[in-house]
Amino acid sequence: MPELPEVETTRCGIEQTAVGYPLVDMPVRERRLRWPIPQALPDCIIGHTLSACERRGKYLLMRFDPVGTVIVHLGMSGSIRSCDPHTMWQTHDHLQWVFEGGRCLRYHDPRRFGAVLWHPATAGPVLAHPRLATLGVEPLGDAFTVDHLLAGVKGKSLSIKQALLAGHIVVGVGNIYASESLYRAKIHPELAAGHLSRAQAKRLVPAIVETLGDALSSGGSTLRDYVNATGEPGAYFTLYASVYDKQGEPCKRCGTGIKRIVQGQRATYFCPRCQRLKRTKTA
DNA sequence: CTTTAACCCTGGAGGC
DNA sequence: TGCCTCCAGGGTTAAA
Repeated sequence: MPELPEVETTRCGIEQTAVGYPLVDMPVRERRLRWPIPQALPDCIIGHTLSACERRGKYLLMRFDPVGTVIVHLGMSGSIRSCDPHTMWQTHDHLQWVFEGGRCLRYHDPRRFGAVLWHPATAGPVLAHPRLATLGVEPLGDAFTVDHLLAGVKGKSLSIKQALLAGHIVVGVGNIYASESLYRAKIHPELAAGHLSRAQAKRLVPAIVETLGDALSSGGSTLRDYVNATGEPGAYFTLYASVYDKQGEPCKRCGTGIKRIVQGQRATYFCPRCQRLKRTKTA
């Protein structure tokens, strides 16, 4: 399940592997992803140079100036790896981009929740694409402030955990990091988002920044060559998880058993003692 | 508008 | 060993 660190690491790998090289071929073996890969996509970009690879939330933006941008999402099981273009196709390898000089990126996605979309330059700025236009601010950017968070949750009755997960306020906080960030900020996941106090927001913003930043730096070292790696991606989150998937295990701070609940059909983990819904009198 | 729930798909885990 | 069921998960969309 690629979270922000894996997506960012993938972006770096694509940048190092293929930016500046013309695309010479793009075989597609399986078009049925989250949405079908457009039939015409290869013809739109073959012969053009990958000019940049950017990221917006968990979306990768492969710029083929001046014709347009390929929008890639890794879903929850997708990965992009560098390989020799003649390497045997493996199960769930769905397409590859072959660049001049034998450089090649292959898209692999067992569950096919990912997407490979095409946004022609004639359709306007890629950030105006329907998938991108409603995204919240970048968590590691200047726009993610306490005031922005408070404005985003104002009047909302859904839980703070679900508000974070929705991605309309801030992007990149997946199911794992939502639990981890709230634990770090000592906020109960079921708190109504609109009831978030300024004091809580002042803890939550840095908690999110630190949680993602830590994961990014550790992911950066663990997955430095993610795109070139041969091993399976993944397990490094759990290395650093304090509560996620830790039901029944003692809280690192107070020893209380970590609790698991379900919110919006998603698992949430928290410490029932450190993360109180209401302030209780301590005798 | 806001909120909820179903859905897409497969690998892995657990039961028998 | 193998078969069956169940579940997780991000993000979109339909429905309430």
